[in-house]
Amino acid sequence: MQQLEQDLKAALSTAIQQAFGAAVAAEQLTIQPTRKDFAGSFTLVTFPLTKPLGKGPEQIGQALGEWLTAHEPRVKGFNVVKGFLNLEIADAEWLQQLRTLREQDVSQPQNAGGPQRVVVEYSSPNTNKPLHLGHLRNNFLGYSVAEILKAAGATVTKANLVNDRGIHICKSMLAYQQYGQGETPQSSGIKGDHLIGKYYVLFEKHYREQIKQLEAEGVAADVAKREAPLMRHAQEMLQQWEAGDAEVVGLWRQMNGWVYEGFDETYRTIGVDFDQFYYESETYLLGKKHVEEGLQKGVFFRKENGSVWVDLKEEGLDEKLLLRADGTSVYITQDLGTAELKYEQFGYDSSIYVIADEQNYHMQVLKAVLHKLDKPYADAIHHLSYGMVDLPSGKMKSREGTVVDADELVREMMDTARQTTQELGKIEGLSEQEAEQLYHTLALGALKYFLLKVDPKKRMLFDPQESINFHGHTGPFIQYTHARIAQLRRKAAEMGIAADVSNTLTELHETEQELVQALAGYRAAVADAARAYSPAVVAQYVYDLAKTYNRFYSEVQVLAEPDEAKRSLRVALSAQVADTLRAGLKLLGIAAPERM
RNA sequence: GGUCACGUAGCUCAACUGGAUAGAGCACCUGGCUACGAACCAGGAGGUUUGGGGUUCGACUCCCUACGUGACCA
Repeated sequence: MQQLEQDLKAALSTAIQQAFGAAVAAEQLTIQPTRKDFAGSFTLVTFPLTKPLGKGPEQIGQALGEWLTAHEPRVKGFNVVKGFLNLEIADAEWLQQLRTLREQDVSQPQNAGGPQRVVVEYSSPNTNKPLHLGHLRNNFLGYSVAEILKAAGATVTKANLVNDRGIHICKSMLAYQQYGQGETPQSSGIKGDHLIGKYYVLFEKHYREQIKQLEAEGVAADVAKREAPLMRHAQEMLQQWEAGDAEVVGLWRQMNGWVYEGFDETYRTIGVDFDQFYYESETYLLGKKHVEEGLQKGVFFRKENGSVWVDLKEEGLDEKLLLRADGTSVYITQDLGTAELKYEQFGYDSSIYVIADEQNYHMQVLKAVLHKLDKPYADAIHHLSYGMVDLPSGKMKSREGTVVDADELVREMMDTARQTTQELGKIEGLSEQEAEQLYHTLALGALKYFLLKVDPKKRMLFDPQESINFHGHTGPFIQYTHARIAQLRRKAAEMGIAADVSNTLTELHETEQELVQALAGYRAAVADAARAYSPAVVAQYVYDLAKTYNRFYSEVQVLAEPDEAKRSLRVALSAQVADTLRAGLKLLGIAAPERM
């Protein structure tokens, strides 16, 4: 269809030349899909032409419409409403479009002209607690964006930078030492990441008690926070870890190992994967050489106490600390290091960081510093910033226990899927295992769609009530449409009806024409989504396609259509829709069931 | 205090990057299964796009300003 649009623009450009003797390049023209309430498929906006042509918008539309219908056989008619020229496309052209679509494989990547080598870093969890709802948005976004970029022709590496070191791990470790009594995931039956999370919570609990007590003794709040015995122990432990203390490192290995087992299970369940893992324990010392480099180049400076800073006031930012007075690095230091490490490994022309919007400033600084250092990959850095997920009760607060656990949420969604499916009773013949697989497919379809349909950069609300709804603008609605067509295809095969777009066909039903146009828009939707790094674009597309199909389905008969050519056309259309839905859903990480 | 986002139907979200009468879903009301899957379809009601200015033939979109929400920087 992109071709058709191109051709129309070119034809319009010629028409302008012939009818008005003026030169307007095809790229200058604004062409858009026609709104539903008007006849036609494409619309040229003629307002911008009034100045160069010196004529009124209607007059221009009329003249161009007449020229096109006379000279361009694919345009069968037109109408002019104010400054809009609506073009009606001949059914023969739509049929041809459908034939072309059927020759291609929708699941194959296209070349959308975007970045070629991409690293998408996402998930990047802390190893002190299990994943929650906020992480799910991150994981689904990262996975989906990576898949979308692949479909747009890029070679993509999915990376996960695990935050496995630091004070937060030490907190869990310390609490485990003190209260754990040698408990393990095996002995307790608790999933590894949840077990560690339990001790993190335990630490926080006792830590708060100590603060309270100190404050009661008249110690100032900030001092109490710093001087509470548990906190001091945790700090000590961190130093021991950095010094390579065998016992501390041993415990750290053991506990992180448990967490990874837990994470692996969750990743498997939610269907995300990674090509490359980085561990902060291995990268946290990287980046110091960049500090040296910056000092030499004179873009960084040293303060009296020996700390190193960069001045970003010209960039509209502030001064930023890069290396502490004692020579230890801060977050940004290691980020400089990992950016380079990734570049050396993958030579990316785009490096995407899926990180919540609370780090907007940090990412701006990172990019600015890389610019200061004149790094060739500075412009390739892209922060895919996404908004927080709120609950009806407000923000998720671990302290208030309102955090929605990822594993638990998936279980609840599966229960809902099971119940809904059983009530409808349409899956007789499936084995128990197949049925469970289906519930999983539906549960994740609902969850992923719910989180991905919203523009990433916007803060969003997760309403549990709404998320378990399988009607309307939801994942299961789209999955249902696919399953419905799958059933239709099975029956068509049984009845010996082939999918075919016969040469004898000349006319299309209105809903058939709309469907072809919708189908033809798939590649453009993927390209748009890739450009905007937004799965929401694909989510909207598959929804619209499913909706258009369901309208078609209720308006015309497929298998019961008496005319053989039409029957085969409708089977072909249906098959094309199913394949396109499947391909689109796949980009969202959602599976398309054969029945449900 | 400074910087940056966001504000669209009762609620949750769209709006092709400046184009037509701002669209969907949920909830509410009405109609459609002896038609291939009703997890569906059709229709109704619901809007001063937070308020106020400006730019433009044209503004949800761009600029200014006020208010609200959120995040970050010390």
